[in-house]
Amino acid sequence: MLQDRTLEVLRAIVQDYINTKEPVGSKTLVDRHNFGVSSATIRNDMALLEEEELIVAPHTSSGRVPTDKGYRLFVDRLSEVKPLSNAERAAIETLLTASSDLEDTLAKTVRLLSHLTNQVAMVQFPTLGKSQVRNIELLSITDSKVLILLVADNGRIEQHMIDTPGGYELDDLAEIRARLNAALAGKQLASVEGLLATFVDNFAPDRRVLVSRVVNGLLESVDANRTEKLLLAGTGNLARRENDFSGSITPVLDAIEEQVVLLRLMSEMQSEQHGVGVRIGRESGVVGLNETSLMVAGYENHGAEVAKLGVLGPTRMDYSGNIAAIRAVARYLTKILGE
Amino acid sequence: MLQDRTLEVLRAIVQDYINTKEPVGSKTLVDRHNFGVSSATIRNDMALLEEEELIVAPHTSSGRVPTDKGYRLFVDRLSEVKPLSNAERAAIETLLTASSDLEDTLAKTVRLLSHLTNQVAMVQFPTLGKSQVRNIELLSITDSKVLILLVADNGRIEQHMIDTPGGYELDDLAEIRARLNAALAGKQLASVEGLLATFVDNFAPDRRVLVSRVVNGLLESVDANRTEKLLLAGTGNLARRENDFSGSITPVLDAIEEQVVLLRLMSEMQSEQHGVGVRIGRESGVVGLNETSLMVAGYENHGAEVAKLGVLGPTRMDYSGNIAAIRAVARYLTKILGE
DNA sequence: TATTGGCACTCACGGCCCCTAAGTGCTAAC
DNA sequence: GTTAGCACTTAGGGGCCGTGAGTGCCAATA
Repeated sequence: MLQDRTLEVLRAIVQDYINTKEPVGSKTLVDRHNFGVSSATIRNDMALLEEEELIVAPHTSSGRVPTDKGYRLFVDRLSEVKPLSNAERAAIETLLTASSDLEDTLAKTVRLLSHLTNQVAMVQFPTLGKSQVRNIELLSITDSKVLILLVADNGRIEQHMIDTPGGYELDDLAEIRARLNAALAGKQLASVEGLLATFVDNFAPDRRVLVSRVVNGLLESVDANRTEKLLLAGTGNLARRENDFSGSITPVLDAIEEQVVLLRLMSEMQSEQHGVGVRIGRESGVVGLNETSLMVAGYENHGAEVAKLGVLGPTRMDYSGNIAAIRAVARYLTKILGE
Repeated sequence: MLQDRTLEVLRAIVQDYINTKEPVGSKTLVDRHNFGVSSATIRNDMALLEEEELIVAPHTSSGRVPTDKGYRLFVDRLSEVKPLSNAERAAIETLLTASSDLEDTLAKTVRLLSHLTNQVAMVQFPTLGKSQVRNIELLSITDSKVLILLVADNGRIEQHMIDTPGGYELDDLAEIRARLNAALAGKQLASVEGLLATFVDNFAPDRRVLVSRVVNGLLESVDANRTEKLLLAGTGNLARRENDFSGSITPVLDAIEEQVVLLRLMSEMQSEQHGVGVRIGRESGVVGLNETSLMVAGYENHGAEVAKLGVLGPTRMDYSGNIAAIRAVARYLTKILGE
């Protein structure tokens, strides 16, 4: 097991590297921090850290740089995070105001988070989770088009248009709607598929084409609510920090556009340090994100965790500050959603 | 006025520069194209072009590069555009299939366009234009929340949640809904604001708080339909062509995120060459887009032009090929929307 | 008058050399 | 376990130079 001082050395290396972007050597290290020992001793410690693959030297005889594993240990040992400055606190309270429109609120949130962290910020729309069907509407749009509206109690409203080639009667629609609501109102979204399995059998055979189309459209809406949506902001920050990437940022931008991958990652991540989940470099398992770190926290809507928000940036990032910002924003969002 | 050959020289410079990314000189020019004259003559022509600010030399004694003005003249003189390859045609027909869901269709379109052009692709959601109110729904969500649904005949459905602090009666809602539909169904979206000016007066004083909230929510929906939405794809392509920018691509990414600016630009642009509007470099007047060109074409929904789609990329781009791609995609989108 | 060959001139760029600064590992002494 | 000292490594910067692509100008030509 590594000694205390050795771990302190790692911490110092990570901090200095984050600040200066220069590989950090034994001499500068003793200059900047006051360990009570000489640079030779630090060199020995660094040799140990290198053996453990926590740091590497980019080329023989220059300073060391943390590896993914090094960042990981650093983050796991973070005992306290930088508190936010008053200005940051104020920014959160001013910019993040309640709005009855969910999308507005989330859009504001993601922009705020990207400004606070100078990274790409992301916020997931509330997932279905344990949320329930509030009600279902069927609206007649044209002779052959019906709009299905699924209102969930997590604030999301899913709309889905279907075609009804054979036309339909308004009465039919009203009846289907009534029966759907009777069957589903108050039920969990996750259970909708099961509840509708035999729904179509309740109707006369000549209605079943229409009914099954409605049911399918509704299931797609539920599904859209399951495969979540993502709001992004601050992609320009990625280019601003381009030098932190060995190659081009193209693969990162591509990965971001492939929202499905990001969403899966975010969903998988568990909260670790201070309520924030962290994936460092290759830990994500996504090739395009090999040189980025992802940090997310959950936020709640009326008491139940519904989705996540977080930031994405180069592995060389201010973990401590970003954890603080993410946590604060997640809490504040939870608070105003609860109002 | 410039001679014919001089203009041919400009065209050749633009083409070679687009292909090679190298400033092009008089010698290489006569090698690659066969003008029947010597390099000295071409040099004289180039001096003229430089005088007209159509080309510049990045440094004394290297080849020339087109200016914005040079690209502009090149584009204006494009008599025919590269026809699409069969593979490209096939790609359009295969990837762009009809779906009754507008957003799906547009999402597919924008991805397709970005692949065809290797640039950032953009597609505007249908604007209100001359489109009309199909109907309006008011849905009771909770005791104090009402969802307003504005269905327009351009296929867009706008949803907007409002708070009704004092609560409301379902009967009130039904009445307001009925009167709204009576007043607005079939009317143009643009006229809604005027038509609702005195709407609230028809109600008893104790209902007016509720009614005016609904009216305001509805106006916001109309407005959301006016300030359009934009779908983007292929931002990674920007990083891939990063060398075409003098500095970082950060300002470009920032400008893209500021969708309002892009939307305004797109709306202002008129079709010029071959039905496609072009803004080159500083012509856009947006600082972040100084080194990019923007090309858009309109597409139609059931016969009326409703919105635009296009691409954004470095000024050094394949104008001819991109014009062809944009035009083809716009036409095809018009076609499948008409079905 | 437009075109051309010739010529002197200009620079960006790449290669080469060399030096310096920062860093390393090792060893022997404390 | 820590330290001082030492020999060794190397990225990066500066200076120097040759080359090649390109230019503008001018006098001769058709």
